[in-house]
Amino acid sequence: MSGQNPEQLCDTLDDSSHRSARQRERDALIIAAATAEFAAAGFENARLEDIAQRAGVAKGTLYLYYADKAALFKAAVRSLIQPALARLQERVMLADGSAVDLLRESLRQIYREMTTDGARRELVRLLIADGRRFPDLGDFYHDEVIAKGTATFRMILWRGIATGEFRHTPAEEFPHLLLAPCIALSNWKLMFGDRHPLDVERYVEAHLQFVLGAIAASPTVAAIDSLPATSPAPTPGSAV
Amino acid sequence: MSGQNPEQLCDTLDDSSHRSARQRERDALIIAAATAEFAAAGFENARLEDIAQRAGVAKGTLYLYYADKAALFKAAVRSLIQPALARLQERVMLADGSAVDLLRESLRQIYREMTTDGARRELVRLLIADGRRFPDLGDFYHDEVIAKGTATFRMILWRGIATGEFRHTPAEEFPHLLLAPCIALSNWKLMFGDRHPLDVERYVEAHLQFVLGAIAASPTVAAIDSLPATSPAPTPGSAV
DNA sequence: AGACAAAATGACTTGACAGTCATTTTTAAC
DNA sequence: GTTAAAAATGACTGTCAAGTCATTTTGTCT
Repeated sequence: MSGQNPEQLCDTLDDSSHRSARQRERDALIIAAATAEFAAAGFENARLEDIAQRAGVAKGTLYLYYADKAALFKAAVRSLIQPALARLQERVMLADGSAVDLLRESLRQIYREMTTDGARRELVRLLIADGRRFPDLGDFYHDEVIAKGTATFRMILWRGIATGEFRHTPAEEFPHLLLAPCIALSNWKLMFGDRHPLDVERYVEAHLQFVLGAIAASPTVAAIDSLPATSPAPTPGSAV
Repeated sequence: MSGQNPEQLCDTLDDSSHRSARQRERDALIIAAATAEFAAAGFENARLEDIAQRAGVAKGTLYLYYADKAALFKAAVRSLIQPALARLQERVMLADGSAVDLLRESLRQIYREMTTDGARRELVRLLIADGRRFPDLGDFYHDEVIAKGTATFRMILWRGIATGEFRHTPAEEFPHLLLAPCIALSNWKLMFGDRHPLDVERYVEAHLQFVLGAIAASPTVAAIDSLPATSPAPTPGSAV
């Protein structure tokens, strides 16, 4: 009860400073293998034997690098979270075009990242499925991705308000509202895979047009570069 | 490979028609206990012994009602999905007020259901976490909740367009856009629990105002009954 | 090359839990 | 009240995977 839990303080066993090149190389292999297996099977169903085999290493070797399965899981998930937002933030910082274009491109980039890397796409599943067991991973994700992403989109909004492109909306307080359709699509994919296809191209454009309609200062701004043919009365059920 | 998988065809062992009152009663107890345990621990970590104990029944008894753990899981999840949308659909069918009010109340009701029942709130977690292992559950959820919900909100939109309250927007094709902030909040709760609090009251009202701003025919419609004090330039970081 | 240390291995131990089934208890029928 | 069938029980078995550690392999220094 009193005192500290040493497992919490030290996930990796060695201080990573004094390590041979071979060791750092193997660590990378192990993390890559663990990432793949955990993403494919989740925490419970992933087998350390499989991870070891995929990394080209014996099971016992894993324990030279990580204290136990949980430590390996945390390290693997952290490695997925780490580099998530770098490019987006950079782009927004040194953007010079219109805020409308900036917002469009930022959202499109998020969709792009969502649909490319397989393991990255499974990150959210891991955080939801096993998040209660590893709350510090959720906190890390919050600080590294959510908080920074929220701040970034708020900056885009302010820029657009300054240039007269956007009006004041509740999205200033909750930029989540701009990003929610991305999250909804992510959930759709996680729940249904490809069993209930959705026209992602159209969905993305619909999202952009909808959001711009909600925040644009004048209706005309939102209309530029919208869907080639946005049927005013679509066939019912076409989106399901 | 050829032939059929009998386990898939028959989840419950008995045809539920010829059953004593005592048996139906016990079945209900078992499902309730299973629901609670699965919601609390997920499929892998839930222990049949605990479910049995919670239901006041021996472990072996479970196997008189369900073929195995997977069958019990499916039955439990289905029982959560089943009654989800009844009230919402009913209300929309016999609504007579303005479409704006109808949309507002419908969304508020979804938030209300999200925040009341504990097991129901965990449903999405189960579907995401263990969905790949039980795709038929995901399909069932899609047909019973998503498809019907989508259709219902599309009806609300059309009603509003007919009365001149709403304009044509991409939300007609993808009503998901209206609901996405609900899903985003759900994910927030699933990932962070109460570790990163969000002012849900304000969030809900922000959502309503934002969405109405996106679809209202004239700006004035959206403004009615909005937040008491929607600060145009909120303190940065106030929403995290 | 030899000798010592560090790293890696994988057969083994351990614990946990899904599923079984011989036995006991309950219900219903006469 | 007796008896037969149905329902319920929980000790037991088999399996599977996390974690250990005595042994082997690899690397380094003289």
